[in-house]
Amino acid sequence: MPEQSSHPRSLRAMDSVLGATTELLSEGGLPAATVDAISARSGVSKATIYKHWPCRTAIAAEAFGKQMAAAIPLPDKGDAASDLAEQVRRVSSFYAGPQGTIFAQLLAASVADPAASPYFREYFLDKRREAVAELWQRALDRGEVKPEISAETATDVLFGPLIFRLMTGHPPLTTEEADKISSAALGGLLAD
Amino acid sequence: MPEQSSHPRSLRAMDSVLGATTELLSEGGLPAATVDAISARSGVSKATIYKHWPCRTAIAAEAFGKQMAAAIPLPDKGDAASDLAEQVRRVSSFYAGPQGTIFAQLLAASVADPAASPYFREYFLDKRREAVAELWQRALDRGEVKPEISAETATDVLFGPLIFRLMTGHPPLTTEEADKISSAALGGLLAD
DNA sequence: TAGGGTGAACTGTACGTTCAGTTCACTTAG
DNA sequence: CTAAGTGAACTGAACGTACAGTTCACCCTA
Repeated sequence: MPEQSSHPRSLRAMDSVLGATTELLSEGGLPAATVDAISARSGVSKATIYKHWPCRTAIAAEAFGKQMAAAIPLPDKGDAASDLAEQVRRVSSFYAGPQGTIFAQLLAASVADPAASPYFREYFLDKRREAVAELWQRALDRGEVKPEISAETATDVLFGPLIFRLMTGHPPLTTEEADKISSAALGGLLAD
Repeated sequence: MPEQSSHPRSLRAMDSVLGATTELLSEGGLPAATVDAISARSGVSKATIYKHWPCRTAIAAEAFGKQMAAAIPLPDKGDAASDLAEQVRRVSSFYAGPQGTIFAQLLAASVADPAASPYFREYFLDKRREAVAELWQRALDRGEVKPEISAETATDVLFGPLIFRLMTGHPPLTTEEADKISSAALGGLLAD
């Protein structure tokens, strides 16, 4: 019976790892979240860390993913189209802030290191795609958006531009810029 | 008079480096284009390589940038709006092909290594933005696109979604997907 | 006493640097 | 027109560093 509540020590160690990683990320971005640094700050040995995560990037993805989920709750005001717009606004202001850099570094790392990409998907992309899919479906039901466009495509169109700016960093992604971009993108999705 | 045609050796060495890098990139992507490997294959010593490029990523960016520029000529059929659409199609099919992976790796590397980002800009982003800016201006003059949208924003909206898909790789970016995405994005830009 | 956890050492890879010695394009004297 | 010379550029091989990920003998706590 290895499952169930038989790992209290493990859990404490894991929490400590994630906490330390979160701190390091916010202090110096992904480059600062070295495995040795995480080990030192959390007081958990590297050997133990590698018992629970397959690679460095996975640790950072999990730690940062929890922050991000908390920072961007799914809006639910009842009005589908404006919920969608609000969600885009929340995400874009997240990207435009200091956390955006870390997100970009994490995305970059998951491209460079394919082993990490499932983790990145689990903690960022899938949840976000699901959330948008739900908003999209609601908007579709009300006939507020173009029915020939899939939720997948809509997600790409709404968030892709922001991420492009974020990754290239030139010109910088300010909140104002983010608003311009996302409203232009939204323009292609709303029903005529 | 040290200038003028006094550097034939340098040029030969540099060409050799770029050629070797291009080969390595196409064989094994960015991870294969190690500085040692480039040095070995080109016959140019690492010391010399580092006299001409600041870091590994810069070499790869330059080598790959030349390929990409050749692979995607700027369309000019006279019709502004369809030139714009054609350009998006060319770029997206480039991304959807085997070169897309390398592009993604390069973009990722330029995020992880800020020293390389000017190089990446020079060989990819700026040229592309300029090209689109020109097409956008032509389309604007004809009243075919929304005038309140800047060329910068338009570029983000058109190419960002493709790059987002490419980077996350899930779901995969096929040519069909790329077409759906880009036509949806274009929908927000054309004049009503 | 058994299943974690510890810590420290170790391997492997790749970046970027350094330097003594060599090669090459060009120049100037004979 | 040739031969010696000059300096900038390239070579080769070693080195230092950083960090990922692994291993193992030991310890501690439930």
